[in-house]
Amino acid sequence: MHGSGRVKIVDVAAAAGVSATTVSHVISGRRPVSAATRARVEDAVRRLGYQADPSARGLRTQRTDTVGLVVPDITNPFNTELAAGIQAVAYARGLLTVVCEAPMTGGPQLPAVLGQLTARRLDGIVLGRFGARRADLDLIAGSGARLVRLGTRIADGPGDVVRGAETEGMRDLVRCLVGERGYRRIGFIGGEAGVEPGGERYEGYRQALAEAGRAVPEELVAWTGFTREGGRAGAALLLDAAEPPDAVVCANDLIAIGALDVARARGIDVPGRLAVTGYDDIDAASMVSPALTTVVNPAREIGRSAARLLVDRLDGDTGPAREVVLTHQVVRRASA
Amino acid sequence: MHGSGRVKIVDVAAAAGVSATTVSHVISGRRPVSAATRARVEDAVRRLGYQADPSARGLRTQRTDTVGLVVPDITNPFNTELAAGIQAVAYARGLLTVVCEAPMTGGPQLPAVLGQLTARRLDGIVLGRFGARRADLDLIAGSGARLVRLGTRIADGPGDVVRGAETEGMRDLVRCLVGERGYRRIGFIGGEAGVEPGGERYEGYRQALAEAGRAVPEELVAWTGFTREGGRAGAALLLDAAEPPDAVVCANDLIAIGALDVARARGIDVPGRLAVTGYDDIDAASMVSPALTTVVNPAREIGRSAARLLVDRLDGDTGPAREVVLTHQVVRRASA
DNA sequence: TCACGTATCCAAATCGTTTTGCATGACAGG
DNA sequence: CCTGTCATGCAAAACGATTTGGATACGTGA
Repeated sequence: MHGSGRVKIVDVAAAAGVSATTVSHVISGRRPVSAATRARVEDAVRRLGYQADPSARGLRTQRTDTVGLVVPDITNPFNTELAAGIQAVAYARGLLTVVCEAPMTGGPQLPAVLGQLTARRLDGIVLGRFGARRADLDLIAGSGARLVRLGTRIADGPGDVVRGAETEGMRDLVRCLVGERGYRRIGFIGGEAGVEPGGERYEGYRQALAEAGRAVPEELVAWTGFTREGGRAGAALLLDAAEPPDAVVCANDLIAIGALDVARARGIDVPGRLAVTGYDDIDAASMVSPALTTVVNPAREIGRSAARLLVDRLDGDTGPAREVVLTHQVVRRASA
Repeated sequence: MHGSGRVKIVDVAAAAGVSATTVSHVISGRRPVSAATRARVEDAVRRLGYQADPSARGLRTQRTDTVGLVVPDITNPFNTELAAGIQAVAYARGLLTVVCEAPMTGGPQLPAVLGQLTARRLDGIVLGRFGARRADLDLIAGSGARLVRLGTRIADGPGDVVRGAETEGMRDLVRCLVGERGYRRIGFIGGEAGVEPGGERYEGYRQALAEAGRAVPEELVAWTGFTREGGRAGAALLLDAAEPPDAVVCANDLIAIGALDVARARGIDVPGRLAVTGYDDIDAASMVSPALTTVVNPAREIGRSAARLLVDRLDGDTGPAREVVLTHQVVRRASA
């Protein structure tokens, strides 16, 4: 047991009988070092358990080897999977990942959290699915951090983009309901108004109805929040309508689970009297009963892609902004 | 829009007509500064949007204002809630939180992850529920980081401890099964052998049986893993026993959900022919059907407590090691 | 007037790396 | 033997903040 965190590069240099410069070169490989010296240095590093001080290194190199992920709700399993995907790729590159929550309501808001993060001089930031303002994006870009946005369009601002084929996914799902299943009155429960991917998914819902020559039943559309609680509120609203729906399309799985809560509480049979569908296919989607018909959104893969974009940029890629679109897939289960 | 991240303390000093020293003193408050100068400096900071470089500051102060949480499974909702609790307290103190996953099997193992974290010179580390070796704990303590361990005993090593009353919680739960419900053959599915809180919970199960004058039915005890998949494997094992159980007590909710999967697949009525119970009361516990009878483990509060301990230590508390024990509560739902 | 505190502010040293420009020695070609 | 090229390693200057020991000016009391 040595002094642990206390050994510095000059100690290693002394132990190996060389200068600190040489130790640095051995470690970074930026200049050639003879095999014999290299071996002595590497041995000394191992023996003393040397680990470079990240503050000192960061001060000199102007990099922190740290990337951040900002999401509106850290307990949403979609975001958790996302984080896991990012972390896997980042860790392999020696990057540390910090996940921050910037709740849509209550708690520190997005600009405040971004301020904290830019103050930290992160090398890169993945911005989760928000209704982010242009000023927020410019703040990140201006801080020098590479930016990857999730679930929006490339034209909306600086940085690269990763997104699922949200509109197409929802369209395919609603097509099933309209076509083979023959549901007549199909309602929609979105998340917070104006927050992606609510808009994209609503658009898919609208398109599928339009294809069948139907209009959106405005009185059966509710915008609440991307949570189980939001789903409860939205479902209550829709079911109290003068002419209630026989199917409810939800903007994500949590909302759908909330809708199921309401159906059960009111003794409404699902899918007999009411169909319910979700989006994302989080783990819980297959746990609830009836199991949710939903659309697979490959959260982990989205995270991996985002991290890869970030890593490429950090490795010097200065090409034009890129947009990665991941495929979707409808999963039919018992709820519709 | 200024150069953003680029403005440094001497720029602020110049703008305010003082020295960098004075700016530092205004910001830290470590030495008195006249009201007039303070106002000029604060104004300059605001106008230029100055944010101190964390690397430079860290190099000088030897602190990173960063704390870490290490968990075996980042997608387990218990751990997510934990992270949220820690982050809330840490954020309020200006500390950044990094959450790292060190899978029990596959992926980077605990010592490797801890190596990465100690290399980062974190100010504090919360170690999730692992079967951590003494050497791992000493590594953390030796790195200078404050340590808070979760779900173990204070005597097991350095650092403070936060834990739920695991043994008591499980004992109360199993008492219900034995007593009012009158289940005869009660099995147990644990997580990975030797990993807390599996042992504590098993102990509660054993005690409740002992109180009733019963021995543990060894052939109905399985140790798998704290996941849904682990639950499936364990349940299959128990149900294939010569004399199968009429109740299965699971070491956490994910395991219980896996057990429910098996019961459904085999057409076994729950709770009619088989009772299933969990532990932790994660969100999903009330989503599945039948809803899980389980024990509330206040994950978020555990996180908050852990972070508070850490913050106290960082603020100079050098008292003896502390142990915080949080209460439990049995929740009766449909599955038993 | 002198000695001495007090209130303000500043200059310079320091934290532990990385990086750049040189110095040295060896070696090859003429 | 002389001269240019490599290969190798070192010294010193950053990086941007914090902290310590003074310096300066102004009262205050004797």
